Amino acid sequence: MLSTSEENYLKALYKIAQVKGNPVSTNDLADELSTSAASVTDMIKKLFEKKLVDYQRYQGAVLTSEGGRLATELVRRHRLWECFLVEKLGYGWDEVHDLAEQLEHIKSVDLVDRLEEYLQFPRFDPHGDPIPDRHGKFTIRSQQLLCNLSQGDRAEVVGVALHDSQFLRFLGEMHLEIGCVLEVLEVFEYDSSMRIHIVPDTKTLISSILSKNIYVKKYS
Amino acid sequence: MLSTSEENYLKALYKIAQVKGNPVSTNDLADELSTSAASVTDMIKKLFEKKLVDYQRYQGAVLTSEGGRLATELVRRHRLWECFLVEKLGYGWDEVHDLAEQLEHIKSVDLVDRLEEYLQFPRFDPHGDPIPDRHGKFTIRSQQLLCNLSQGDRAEVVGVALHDSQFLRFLGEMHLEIGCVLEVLEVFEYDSSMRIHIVPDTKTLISSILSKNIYVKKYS
DNA sequence: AATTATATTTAGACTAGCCTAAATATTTAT
DNA sequence: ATAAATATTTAGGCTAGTCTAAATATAATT
Ligand SMILES: [Mn+2]
Ligand SMILES: [Mn+2]
Ligand SMILES: [Mn+2]
Ligand SMILES: [Mn+2]
Repeated sequence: MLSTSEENYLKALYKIAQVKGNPVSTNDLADELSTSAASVTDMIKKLFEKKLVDYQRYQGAVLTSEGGRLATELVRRHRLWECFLVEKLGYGWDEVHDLAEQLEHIKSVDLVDRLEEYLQFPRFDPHGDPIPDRHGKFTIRSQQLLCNLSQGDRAEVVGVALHDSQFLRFLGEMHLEIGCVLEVLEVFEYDSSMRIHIVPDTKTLISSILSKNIYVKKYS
Repeated sequence: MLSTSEENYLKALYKIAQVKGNPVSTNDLADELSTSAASVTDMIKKLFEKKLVDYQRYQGAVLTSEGGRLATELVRRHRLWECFLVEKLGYGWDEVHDLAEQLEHIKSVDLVDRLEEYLQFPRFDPHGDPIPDRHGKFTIRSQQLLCNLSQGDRAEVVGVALHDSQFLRFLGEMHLEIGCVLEVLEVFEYDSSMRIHIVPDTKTLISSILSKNIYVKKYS
């Protein structure tokens, strides 16, 4: 049985590998987990003993297939709990991360499977991230960053690249939420800002900080 | 902020005090928490430092009013999570204790209040135990043990005195569940067993081990 | 009242998970 | 190729929570 701390390391390894590739460096892990590099080295050695990562001194760590399976299970739990908190308890999408961070560590063989059924097998969480199924498989969706659209393109908002609550709250204020349909009215090359039409009735200017962190699915 | 372990000690203190009264002895706590008396002494000293228990060497421990408030809050969380697991996720009443034992420690100012609202403010948990409200108040119900009824008495099952899963599963098999209406057909003085009629269509003999651990509300 | 039994506390040790500071390996720049 | 900068590991230490064994206090028995 894994401790909460071990589980958090697996999840961090998984997340960093997705963004920066393998092997994952000690310092990147220390940053992600807000801990010291020395602590990371200790824990990586422990995960190596348990055969959840491959590791050689000074060469970084890579999840083994068992480590990857466990990390995916954690992601599944995290995202299903987020769905529950938003769908059933009425939390905002900017409020659920820290709670899910705790709930994902509840030990049970079937709790999350029952939760998934109760939620009617959602495939994406409140931030538009895909939810792995019981076997670790998740739906892949064609998507691109809003900043890569051109004038005249129409698209639907399907996800976000940042998850901090300030960013999410700001998107909420702008009425930019998952499922929104929008059209690019104009792109200003100078600062990469965009004028967009959020269907049906909002027209607004958004900075590139926003457009670089919103995933959309372009209508063909 | 309290650790999971500190919270479990507060809950144990509360539970033992209800059954055996104050002060609560070191050994009773060690039994309840399946730990050593030495560990209990250490923790009691820590709770004393935090002003959550009154304590004098060799004289046992008593929850302070703040300690009692926190213990009641824990009981509230435990029972509301049990309701959720049974009502929403379809668990049996014999399966939810250990999960609630973990879920009760999730840290959040309003999670359990939202859960309570979502469950429509249940006043009793799946075992018939009362759920404290946000202010720590809970509904008191007139109840007595089934073994104290006499021939001809009619009553409704409202709770159980034991919570281990074997006992609960056995009650389930006997079709004795919260809300059942029953009538005492005959009492056998020799071994205190009873013949009862479980409305509408079951007539059965139950041992005193059962009748001593089932709470009923007698119809007047 | 003295003795014995039981309950409780203290002493000392262990693990997990974290830390800082120092040592060492690797990478980058000159 | 050497030196400087950066990354990583090691060494040693801290706290929370647990343990066993030994010491001490309280309660029960004779
Ligand atoms: Mn977590
Ligand atoms: Mn999410
Ligand atoms: Mn607990
Ligand atoms: Mn209960």
